[in-house]
Amino acid sequence: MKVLSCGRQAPDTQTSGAANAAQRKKATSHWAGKLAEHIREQDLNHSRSREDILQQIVDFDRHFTLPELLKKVQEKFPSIGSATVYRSIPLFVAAGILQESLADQDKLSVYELGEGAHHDHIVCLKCGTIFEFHDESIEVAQEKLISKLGFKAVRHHHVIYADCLKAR
Amino acid sequence: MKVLSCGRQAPDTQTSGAANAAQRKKATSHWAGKLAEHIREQDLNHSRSREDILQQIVDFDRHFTLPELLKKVQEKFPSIGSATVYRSIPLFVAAGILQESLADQDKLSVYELGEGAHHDHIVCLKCGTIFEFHDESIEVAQEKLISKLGFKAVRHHHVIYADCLKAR
DNA sequence: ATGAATGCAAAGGTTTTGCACCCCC
DNA sequence: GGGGGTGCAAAACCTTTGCATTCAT
Repeated sequence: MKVLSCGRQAPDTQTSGAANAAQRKKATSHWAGKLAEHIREQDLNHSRSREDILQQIVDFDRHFTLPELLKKVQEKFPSIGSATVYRSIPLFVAAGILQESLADQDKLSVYELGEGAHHDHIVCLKCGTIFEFHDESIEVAQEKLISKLGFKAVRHHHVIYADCLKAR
Repeated sequence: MKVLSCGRQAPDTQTSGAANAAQRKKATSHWAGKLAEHIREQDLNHSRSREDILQQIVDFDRHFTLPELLKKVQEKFPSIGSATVYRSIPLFVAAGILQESLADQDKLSVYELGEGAHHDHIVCLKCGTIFEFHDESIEVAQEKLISKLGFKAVRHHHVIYADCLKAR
């Protein structure tokens, strides 16, 4: 187990602490390289906007939402339209530069009737059925981890996307 | 471990299979009671709309999104406005009738730069910091569970909301 | 030149808000 | 009568789409 990183301080904390400017420049060129590679492989066209957007992404400490990115991009490059930003995301994901993180697939909250009894979910990718489960060994492993790291767990969401047997 | 339930068939499957009508009526009165209790405790006012909305919620097989609920409510009770439906949700949550399920707290997707290496997240409820972790024993327990249930896991999201030590 | 990429504006969908009216206590 | 609750409409957001134009190769 290891903690890989942490982020999302006050939005402006990391705006440009010249300290790690070099490091960020290096990161930028690494991801820019990945982008170029993907563009070459897929016979797409190089574009300046996508480089600019990528640069702003690197500027985040890993995690960001699309509205956050849109705002940041348009502050730096007012000429870039929102459509371009949104259209660049699936490209970056395909290029292995970005991964979706944290949230549900579709961005809509799903609610359920319930007493507060804890359980987690398995969502079948074939038929959309939602199964619920409660697994003590996972709960225990999680509690052990969290207390080792000095946290006090309050609640969690654990969703496993899977293919089920009766898959069509 | 046990599977508690499964749902979300084709949207109309469960419209009213007279079979379990009695059971549903019982469920309705149970939740209506919880609502009445909460309203009494909080010195709020009783209202018909909220009962009607709750009835439609009971009619779902546990899981639903807000747009799904809105649609269902307005089909049955065209006079109920969307504002009322949306405003009823936090009330039902406070009353212990509903719990948010599956999705992230705020409904916005969060993206991150990354190579695709798998990790999960701990979100500090005090300071908003996002920590990443990868815990093999949780992964193993999860894989064991999922294959026992006859699924093939494709990916998962596991987010733990917790209070961290440097909490203010 | 050809197809990809873009900006703009408009549309779509979800959720929130302002406000006058209504209802419960 | 007073404050909570409601419906309606408008606004606020976030995201997608259509289209004419620009850009890369």
